[in-house]
Amino acid sequence: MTTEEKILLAAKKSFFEKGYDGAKMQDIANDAGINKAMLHYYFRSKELLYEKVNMSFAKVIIPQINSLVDTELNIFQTIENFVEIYLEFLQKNPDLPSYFIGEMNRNHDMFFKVLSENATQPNFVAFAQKIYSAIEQKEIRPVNPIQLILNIISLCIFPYLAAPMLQYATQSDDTFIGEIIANRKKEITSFILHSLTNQNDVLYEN
Amino acid sequence: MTTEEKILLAAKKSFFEKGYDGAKMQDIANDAGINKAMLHYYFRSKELLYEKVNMSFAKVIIPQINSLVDTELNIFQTIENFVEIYLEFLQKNPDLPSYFIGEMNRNHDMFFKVLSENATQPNFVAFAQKIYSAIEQKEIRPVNPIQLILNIISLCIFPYLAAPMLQYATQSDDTFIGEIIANRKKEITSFILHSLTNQNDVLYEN
DNA sequence: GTCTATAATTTGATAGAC
DNA sequence: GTCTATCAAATTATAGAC
Repeated sequence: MTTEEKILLAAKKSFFEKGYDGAKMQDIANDAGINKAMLHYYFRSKELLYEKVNMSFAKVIIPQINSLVDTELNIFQTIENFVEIYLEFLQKNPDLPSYFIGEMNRNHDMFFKVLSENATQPNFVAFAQKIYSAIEQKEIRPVNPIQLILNIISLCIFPYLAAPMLQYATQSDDTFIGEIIANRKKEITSFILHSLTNQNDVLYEN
Repeated sequence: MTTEEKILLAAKKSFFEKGYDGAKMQDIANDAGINKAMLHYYFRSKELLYEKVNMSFAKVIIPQINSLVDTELNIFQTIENFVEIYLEFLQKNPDLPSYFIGEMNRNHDMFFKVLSENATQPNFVAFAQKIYSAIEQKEIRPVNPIQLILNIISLCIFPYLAAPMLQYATQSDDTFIGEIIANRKKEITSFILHSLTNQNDVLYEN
């Protein structure tokens, strides 16, 4: 592994754990097993190092998300596929959501600068259109496509954000939380499809 | 307004915007319209000030959440009530979720120390039991109560966490995002109740 | 209680030898 | 490329006058 790779790996670890403000160059250097001066030799400043780290996954994630809506599948298979791939990705990167949300809300400008320069826009148009036509053909009940997509993503991501609170609230150990997350794929898919295929009016009050 | 109150207000603003690491004592002092030395006179250190700020809402929030499950209502009214009050609270405190999630994942120890010392545990037992009995009486389809509660909370909170990303992804202005959030109560309630009252088997694959 | 001035420490960044 | 030594700025915290 080259020095540059060692730095990027250590930097990602620090930024993910502590955020931009909390991460310290000295810690990154120690963790990479090299000297602090080397960080500046390779990346010039903390800010540029931060941008490089964010670039490294911005380029990977957005295209992955955009490719999730395979046009050959019907609406039900599309949703199941989306949830499955999304959750698989999250299980491999469980600390990504809280980093993403945290940095997006705190270091707004720096974060979106990298995103707009290095990644294609997330594109949900194909997904929304598939939802539209499924409604037209009465395969699912009428819903606002954007709200539905938001629902699906909420259900997938939120447990990873709330894991520490979930553990605190249920006063349980890691295994219990792990179990909840492991059952999440089935739960979410079932939850969504039950909702979409119920054409009845279910609002009990206004 | 006393000096102490002015400090707490300014501190909350800074911590909410920047997090513990990003917030600076000088900014807090400026924002409160007083001198930096006063912060230490009243709260001794940044860490203690941080704890006081967190205490001030930890004492308020958790009891509110615990009181949401009114025992007189049936399962459908309970859920609608829960979503309504929860969303009303979030609309009044739209920056609370990202602060909460960010600090919980970054300054884990400091954060939960305050929570355990100053707030009662969030208690979802009453809610879970109401879900159980609704299943027994076949008012709703069989679900895991914890998963359902997690679903409900996910749907309520996540849009507030993802608002900047939502704006970026849809390339829209504030009004559009505001509209989505405004329609959220109806959407979430409808989404959940449609799912729960659909007793059919809807899983299309395994 | 409130302020100015200053100490003490942390931290990002650079200079220069090897 | 890599290191040690050091600088300059930022930041938390305190001392002491009023």
